[in-house]
Amino acid sequence: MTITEFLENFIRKESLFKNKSVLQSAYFPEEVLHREEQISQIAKILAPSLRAERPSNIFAYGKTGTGKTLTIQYTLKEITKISQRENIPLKHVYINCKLKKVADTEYRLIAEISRHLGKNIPPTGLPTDEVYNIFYKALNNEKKIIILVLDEIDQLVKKVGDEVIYNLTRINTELKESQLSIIGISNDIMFADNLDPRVKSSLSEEEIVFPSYNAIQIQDILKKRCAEAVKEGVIEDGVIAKCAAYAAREHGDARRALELIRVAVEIAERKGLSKITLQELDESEEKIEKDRVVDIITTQPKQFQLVLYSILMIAERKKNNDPIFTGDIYSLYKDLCNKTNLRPLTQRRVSDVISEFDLLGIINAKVISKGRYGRTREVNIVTNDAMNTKIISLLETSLSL
DNA sequence: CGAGATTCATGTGAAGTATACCTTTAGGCTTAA
DNA sequence: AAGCCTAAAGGTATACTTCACATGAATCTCGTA
Repeated sequence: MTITEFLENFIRKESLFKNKSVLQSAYFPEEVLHREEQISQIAKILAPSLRAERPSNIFAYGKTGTGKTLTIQYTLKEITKISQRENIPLKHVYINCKLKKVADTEYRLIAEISRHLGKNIPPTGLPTDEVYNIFYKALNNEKKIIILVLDEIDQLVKKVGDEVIYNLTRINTELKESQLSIIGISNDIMFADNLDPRVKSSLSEEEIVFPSYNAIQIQDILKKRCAEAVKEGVIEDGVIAKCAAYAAREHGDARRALELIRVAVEIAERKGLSKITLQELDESEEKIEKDRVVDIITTQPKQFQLVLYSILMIAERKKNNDPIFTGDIYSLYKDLCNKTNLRPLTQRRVSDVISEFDLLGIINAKVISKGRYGRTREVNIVTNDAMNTKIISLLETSLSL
C-alpha cells in the first residue's frame, strides 16, 4: 500500500471518535460527577465573595485524578457567571506551580500572578521586592475580590519553602482596595503537616478533602464521557468496567482511566479495528507510560539526559534489581562527559539532578546509610526492561553517542 | 559479648561565581525652532 | 534647546561550583563477664 493509498483510506474510513476532545485532559465537562459534596462545600465557602466579602482561604487535597482541579475550576466558573451577570467585582487567577520555568520559584510565581493581572514582568533582572511591589499595585488596582488558585502547591513549597505562601496570606493587611483569597491544591496529603504552623493555619482556614473515586464512580465518569466522545459500539462490553476496576484498584485516578480509554481507541483506529478490546487497553497503558517518560526526557537539558543515561546503563549492566549508588552513576557520567566533550557537572550538582529525577517520578531514589561503607542514594528505575531499551536508544540519538 | 567509638561515601547547607537579563543614566547625535 | 538613541553602569535571579560540615548504620575496639 502506498502512502497515498494509506492516507486516502484513512480519510475515507470513519473515525471511531465522535468528539475526541471530550476525552482529553483539557476538556471541561458540563457537569462534574460524584463531587457534589465538595462543590457545595466550596460554593458555601466562596459565596461571600459575591457580597464583596473576602472568602476564607481553602486548602484542598487528595490524590491525583480525584477531580480537585476540575471541581474547583468548575465551581469558580459558576461563581464567575453570577458575578459577571450581577456586575460583582470578582476575579480568579489559576496558577499551576509545577510548571518548570513558569512558577517554580518565588520570583517566578509572583511574576506569573502579576502577569495574569495584566502586568508585564521580565523573566529576570528585577529585585524580588520590586516584583512584590508591582504585584501589590496590580492587586490594588483591581479593586476586586481576587481568588488565587495555586495548583500543586506542594511542589512549590518543596522547592522554595513556605515563605511565599506566608507573604501571600499576609498581603491582605496591606491591601486597601482589593482582597486576596487563596485556594491551595495539593496531591500530597502529608504536605500540610510540614508547613510552618502560621502558614498552615492561615492557608487552611477551610479544608476540603477529595477522596479517591471507587470503581463504580469511575465507571460512571467513563461511561458519560465515552458516550459523548466515542461512537456507539466502539467500546466492547466489559472494557469500561475493566478499565474502571483497574483504575480504582491502582489509585482511584479518573484522569488516567480516561486517558487509557482515549489512547486505546486511538490504537484501535490505527490498527483499523472497529472496536477496542482489553488488548488495546493493555497496549494503551504501556504507550501512556512511555509517552510520559519520553516527554519528560526529551525536554531535559543534555547534562540531565546524560545522568539518566548513566543510570540506565548501570541498571542494564547489572540486569538484576540491584540498587544503584550515586558514586557509580557519577563516575560513569564523568567518563561519558569526557567522551562527548561535555563539561561535567560537579558531584554536588549531580546529586541534585538525581533527586530532581526522583521528583519527576522517573526513578526512585532514597538516601540510605550503608554503615561502614558510607551513605548514598539508592536508585531504582521504575520503568520496565523493554521501555528502558527504548529510552536508552532515544537518549543515544539525542546525545549522539 | 555488648556499649561506644570509628569510619566511609556521600548528603546537604551556605556562600561564592558566571551568565543572562533588567533599569537607569549620561553622552552623543539629530532635529526643529 | 529639546528629543531620541546607544552604551555603560549598576543591579538581580538562576544554575552551577566550592567549601565545609553533617549523617547514620556497619564495623571495630576494648572493657567486662
